[in-house]
Amino acid sequence: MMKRTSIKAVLANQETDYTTTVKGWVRTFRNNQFIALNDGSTVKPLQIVVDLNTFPEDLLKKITPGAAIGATGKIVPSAGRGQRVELVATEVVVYGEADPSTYPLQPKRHSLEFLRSISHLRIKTNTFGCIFRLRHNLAFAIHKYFHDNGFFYMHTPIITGSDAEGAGEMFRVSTLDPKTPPCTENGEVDWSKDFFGKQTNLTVSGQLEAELGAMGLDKVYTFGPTFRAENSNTSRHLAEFWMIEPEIAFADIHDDMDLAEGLLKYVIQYVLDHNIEDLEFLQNRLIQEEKSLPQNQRSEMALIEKLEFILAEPFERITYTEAFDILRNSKPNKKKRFKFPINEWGADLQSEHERYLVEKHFKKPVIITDYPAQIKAFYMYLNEDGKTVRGMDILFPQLGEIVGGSERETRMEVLHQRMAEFGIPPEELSWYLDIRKYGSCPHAGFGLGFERLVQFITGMSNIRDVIPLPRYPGYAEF
RNA sequence: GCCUCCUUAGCUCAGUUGGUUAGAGCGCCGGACUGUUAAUCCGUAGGUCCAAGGUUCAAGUCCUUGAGGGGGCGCCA
Repeated sequence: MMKRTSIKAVLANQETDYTTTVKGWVRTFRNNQFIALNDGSTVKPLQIVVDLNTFPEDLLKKITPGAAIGATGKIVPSAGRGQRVELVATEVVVYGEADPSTYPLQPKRHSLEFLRSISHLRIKTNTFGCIFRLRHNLAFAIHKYFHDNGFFYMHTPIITGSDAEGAGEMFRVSTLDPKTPPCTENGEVDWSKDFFGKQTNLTVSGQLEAELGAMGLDKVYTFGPTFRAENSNTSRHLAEFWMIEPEIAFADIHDDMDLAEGLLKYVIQYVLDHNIEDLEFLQNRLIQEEKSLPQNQRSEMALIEKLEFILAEPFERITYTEAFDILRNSKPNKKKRFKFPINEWGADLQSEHERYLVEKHFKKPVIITDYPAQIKAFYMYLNEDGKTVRGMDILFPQLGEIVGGSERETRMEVLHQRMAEFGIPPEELSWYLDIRKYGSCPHAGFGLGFERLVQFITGMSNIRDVIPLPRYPGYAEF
């Protein structure tokens, strides 16, 4: 058989009247004559024309939605209207049939909830093809941005012996027999007999390890899976998700914000340049979906317009105290529309407050800095006022927090005091404290939730639809 | 973990104040047609109304409990 060409390449080629082979999966077979073939390389299908008189009937019967086929023939200008070129088949091979009486994907709109129940098959649909092509290109763009800016990709451990990362509940990793674990004299499980000779967990963050990297390589980033055993049941949380955590030496919180804003804008521009067809498909999908909603609940901007809007202006940068004042004097607060009224400085901002700032007040991404120390992690640099820390959160419309970062605390005595306040014994993190002891310098970093980024860019409302096989409380199928 | 809504055919959904034999579109199956764009047209089949219990002469419809799902909240990325 001839060398295979991707459908993306065939559609991009301006030439016609050449013979080639394509292979992919049948989307529809109309009129016993026109196959819409998709091979995953692009959302656009290639139309394969078969002459029903030259192909045997039992072969044509096997060409059903979902079947894997190959077709060889001449690429010609299409005689129909819906496409520029089409392939007139001289040879068709059926690699894998898809029994139409049981194949669950019909050529019609399915609900995302139904597709989630068949996650092993949903990747075959247009919508999920677009999402996962975008997901790939976003991951690639992130690596490219860091690489081009002198960062080194650092692989931090997935199994960690530290239980003081302070970012959430952890999954235990153990090879002990759960029925008869070895016990100590006082009847507790003897973890020293476990595989690693101690209790171990799946990582909740690579940040502390990335800080080590930055103290030698200057600029590093992690990009790996992260696990949190929180019982979080929302459209923005997964038990297994991917996180990007850069760490930069000789940098303060302003450098950190510049880096985060630069990265986000770069990757958005990247997919606008490389995935416009996928974005157009998803944009159209959203428009169709919103047609059933009342006017006031529809998006103000279409998907691509929204992405371009993010690029257009600098993100708004305000302190927690400024945000607090805006919220306290806001209409919804005065009219008691907030479920959690704003009246006391120091309380954490709720989702409704973040959404007000981003969607109503500033109408663009907002970076909030200098949070009250008691609501943020121990490793954030304590300001001179003794009350606030140099943490920063980037808030996006619809999603809320997409980035959380900070300038790190470098003063040994302050760090010890903060760890004591959080109840973290210094011996747990002696290696972390060592980097303050030997050649310490100002440094900063942040964590970017990859799926939240994919969610924002694809416009998908549930995070479970932007990772191929999601894991969340009560669910680890496939 | 909390609040709230939902669960009827393979899928998406109707189903009136509780009242004969539970419907539609799409899909499937059979047929017709053959330059179609989720093709079109004709016809057939397809149901433990999520589960268990209760109220009632009578329950898809009302009540209780449970399971699964959606949305919101909290924790966060």
